Amino acid sequence: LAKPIRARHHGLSRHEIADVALELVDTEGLEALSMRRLAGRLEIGAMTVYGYFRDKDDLLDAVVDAAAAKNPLPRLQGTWKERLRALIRGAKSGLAQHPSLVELRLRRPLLSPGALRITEAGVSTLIEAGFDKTEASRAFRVLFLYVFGFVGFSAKELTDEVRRQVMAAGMLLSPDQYPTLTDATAEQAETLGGEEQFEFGLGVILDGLEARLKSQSARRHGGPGSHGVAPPRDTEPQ
Amino acid sequence: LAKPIRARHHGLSRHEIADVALELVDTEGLEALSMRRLAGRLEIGAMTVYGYFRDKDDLLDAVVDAAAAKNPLPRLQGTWKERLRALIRGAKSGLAQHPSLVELRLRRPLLSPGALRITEAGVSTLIEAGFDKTEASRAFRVLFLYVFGFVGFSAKELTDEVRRQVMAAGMLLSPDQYPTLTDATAEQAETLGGEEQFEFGLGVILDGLEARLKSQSARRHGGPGSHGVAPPRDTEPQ
DNA sequence: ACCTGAACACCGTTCAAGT
DNA sequence: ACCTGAACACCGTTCAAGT
Repeated sequence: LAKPIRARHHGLSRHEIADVALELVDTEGLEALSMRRLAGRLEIGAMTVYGYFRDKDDLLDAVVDAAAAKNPLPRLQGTWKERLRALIRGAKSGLAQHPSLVELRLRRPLLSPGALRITEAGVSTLIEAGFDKTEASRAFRVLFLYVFGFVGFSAKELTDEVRRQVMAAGMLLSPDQYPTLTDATAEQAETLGGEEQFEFGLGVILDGLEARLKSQSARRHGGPGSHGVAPPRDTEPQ
Repeated sequence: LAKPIRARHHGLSRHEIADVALELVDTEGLEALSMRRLAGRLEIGAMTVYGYFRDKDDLLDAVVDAAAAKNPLPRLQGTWKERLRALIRGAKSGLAQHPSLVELRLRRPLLSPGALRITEAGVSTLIEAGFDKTEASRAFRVLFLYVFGFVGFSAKELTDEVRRQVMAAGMLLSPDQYPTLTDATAEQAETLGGEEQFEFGLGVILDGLEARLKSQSARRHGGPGSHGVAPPRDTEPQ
């Protein structure tokens, strides 16, 4: 399937080129990554890159994989919720270092082995927690989408500039038509990014999964009648 | 702030131009929306568009707002969960009609009045449910990110082609390093899109919010001791 | 006042030619 | 066999000129 790749006069490899491309994206933004500029930075002719990559998409796939491979999995311990929390936090901080990559992956599944390490860890944790293969897969996907959505659609930082922008937009709303938002404009601004917002959403999803797990095992073990059998407490065992 | 807009010889308005641009995006994809092609379709000179829009970003903002304004809010009734479910489903199907718009909004907050109607409805529903302004805002944001993440990162349809692609990627994985994924490849494929996956995630988030609401009101009304006081049952009242 | 062609500084990629 | 300049068909936007 993969067209055979030649081109070794410069001693370059796909991997090295992808690394330089990632650096270019990180320092100058996604729109700065053109085949011509990349070649310029590598000090090779613009067309030489096509000896290593079929086209730009092929290059972009390699860039995403390079970034994924660079982000090590955190050590996982504790309850399934704690392990998933650590995994997802790690994915988020890794992705946040290369936020432009979110844009790159829109509408294309992320299927390279490097990127699937975290999926393997997440899905297996969910299966150990008691989900079946289907639910564990669906559940991990929800967490995965949350990370990508959060990094892609949030402000890098919750700066005063962001807050001011939201407040200005709030001023444009009529209190008649938007009674809630005109009253909660400041609170809206706080949702556009930041650690607290990320943790809120992660907690909500994990709580939702836990609820699903409980009602599922109740259904299996005791039927709907024995449902509220006093989960001992909400704090996690350590 | 807004540079005064002139240009009326053709009887065109910003709104009309944005509508044509949206149509262009829907029929030929986001990459087909260039200032030159848009002008061509409008049968005006390429530079004339700049009489209506400061630059391409200004145009893109108007396109997003045009799409948002076109999607009417569903009628909301029932419990807060039912109302939110209907609202989020509506947002998803509206956005799914213009999936390229997700790409357009990456890294820029969505603050036009047209796009905020759904936020107003969502946040007010959450406040009525019992959340305070901060939590209601955070919670709606999680749901909003889910819709954008799902539409942006999912396959339009779960075709056999998608499934085949995932199975092929699964074949590349070593069962030693990826024991779970090699065993659950088919289940992974099913998470890449489709109604069932969307509903699964929406249900999880709503369940998580409900759990939060219960533990919050328990904390307020009875302290941590009276925590597991038998929520009557899990089915929704009608 | 309103519109627009020419021009500038870019793209991705094909193709034919260089070594 | 490997590399690459020229060329093609595009971009967004500035600027000076048209009516």
